[in-house]
Amino acid sequence: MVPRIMDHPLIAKLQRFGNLTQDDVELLSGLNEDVRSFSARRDIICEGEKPDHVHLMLEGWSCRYQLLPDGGKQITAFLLPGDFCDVHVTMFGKMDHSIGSVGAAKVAFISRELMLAMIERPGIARALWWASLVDEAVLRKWIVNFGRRDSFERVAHLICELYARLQSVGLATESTFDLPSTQKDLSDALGLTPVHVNRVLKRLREEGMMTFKRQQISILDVRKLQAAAGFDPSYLHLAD
Amino acid sequence: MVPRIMDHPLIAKLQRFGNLTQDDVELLSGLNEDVRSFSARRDIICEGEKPDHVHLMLEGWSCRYQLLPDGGKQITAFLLPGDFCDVHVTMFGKMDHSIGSVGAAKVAFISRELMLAMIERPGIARALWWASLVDEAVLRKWIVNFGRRDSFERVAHLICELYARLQSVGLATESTFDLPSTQKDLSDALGLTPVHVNRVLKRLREEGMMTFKRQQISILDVRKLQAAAGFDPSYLHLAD
DNA sequence: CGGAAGATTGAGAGTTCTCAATGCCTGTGG
DNA sequence: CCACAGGCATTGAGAACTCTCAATCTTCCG
Repeated sequence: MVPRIMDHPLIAKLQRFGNLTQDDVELLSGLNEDVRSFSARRDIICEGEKPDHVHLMLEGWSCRYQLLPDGGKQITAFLLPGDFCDVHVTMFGKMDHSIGSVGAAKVAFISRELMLAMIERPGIARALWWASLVDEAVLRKWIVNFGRRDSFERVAHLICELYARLQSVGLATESTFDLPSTQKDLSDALGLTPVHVNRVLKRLREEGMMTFKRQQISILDVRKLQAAAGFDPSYLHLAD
Repeated sequence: MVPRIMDHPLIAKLQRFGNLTQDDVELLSGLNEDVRSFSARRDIICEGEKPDHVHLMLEGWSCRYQLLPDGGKQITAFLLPGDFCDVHVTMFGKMDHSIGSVGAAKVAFISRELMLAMIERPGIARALWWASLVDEAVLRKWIVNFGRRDSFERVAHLICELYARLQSVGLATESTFDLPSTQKDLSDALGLTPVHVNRVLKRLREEGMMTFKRQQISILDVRKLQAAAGFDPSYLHLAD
């Protein structure tokens, strides 16, 4: 039951950013050669490791994170299906942060050889570069959120961002999406405490912007939520 | 009085990251064709602009920043001599943030044609990729600072980072460096108020880690400062 | 010498954190 | 099918950190 190659989340994404040739698509069919499953909350790769492959998210979420000596944890990115986890090891050789699954996840392990072959193709290289620039834009936006928005706006902005990104890969309906992360995970991404995240979520609920039960978020009023967050999706460069 | 081409801050940097051929260096000699000077606190390029060139810092500092509707400002990066300001416009076409000079600065305007020619050279492309990955690592570290370090650690970490980066381009002595930014600039980069930055700087002084007068910082006890900041320079990938 | 911008200090307010208790859901074993 | 344990979510109260507002001081520069 191998899904059609064009349904592959990476290929769908690359198609949007660069024009792939038939040859490119053929090369990319090697992507599924080594797919591994992770249960929730497992390390996919740790700081300091020197892998000879890179990781590509196929299903589920993972997060990029760094641990602090005092036991603190800061998540610096959520990685969704179609996202590469660590293209930079191709260059640096060594991980300077860790990556772990959030909920259950399927990850493609891509050999260094295939990676280098991909970079050789102008269409693929261009799309990968695009994706890496988007990652950078997202990091900048996170910094703006941390520096200049209060906890309420910050939580709302993260919800908006995840919603937009999930929609772009077909993983959100008109008004709902699955959120495999706990409130602790959210707090580690937002630089808040789990207690405070909980209070903010309550307020978002009370103000009629969204609800959630189990691991499903329902957006009740997108406009209001986006306005509260100061969210403008253009930084994600989804529609260019 | 054109300085020798090998003293060019970008070329020095690229030499460290990739091996440049003689042809590469020749191509890069076109870098100084259009150099412009900015006085302090000028916009070099604004959000929404679609320039047909990219900017490279030659002297002085600039900063990447975003403005918020409420008048807030968040600096997301300090750009030092040898740093590119906006390679991403080559891909995105449009600026999704602004860049302004901090103190007086000299900036090279590089045509799209030269930029594309540079990217064609494997050695240069590799070095540019390296630099962009370092930029990303710095952004991640900033997020960790915002999310999980208090104001004291955060200020100390920024000082450590700037000190290390300035040393790597020969702009810091054994224990001092010039800081063209005001405390307001620092506060916009740190997500704090100028008042609070001032208090933290006072404490850093009182604890014997550093002093400053005019626009010069003196590091009195690097070890102590780095320990207070939780600073580990490896993320800057300066020595690989 | 005067004016403007930046730096410094004080006092009180607001946001977020810490600590601690309670409630809820889920999976497991009897 | 029920009881129970463990993890997560929720709530409360007080503490800590950072902000706001406002005044004063210093430096720079015409």
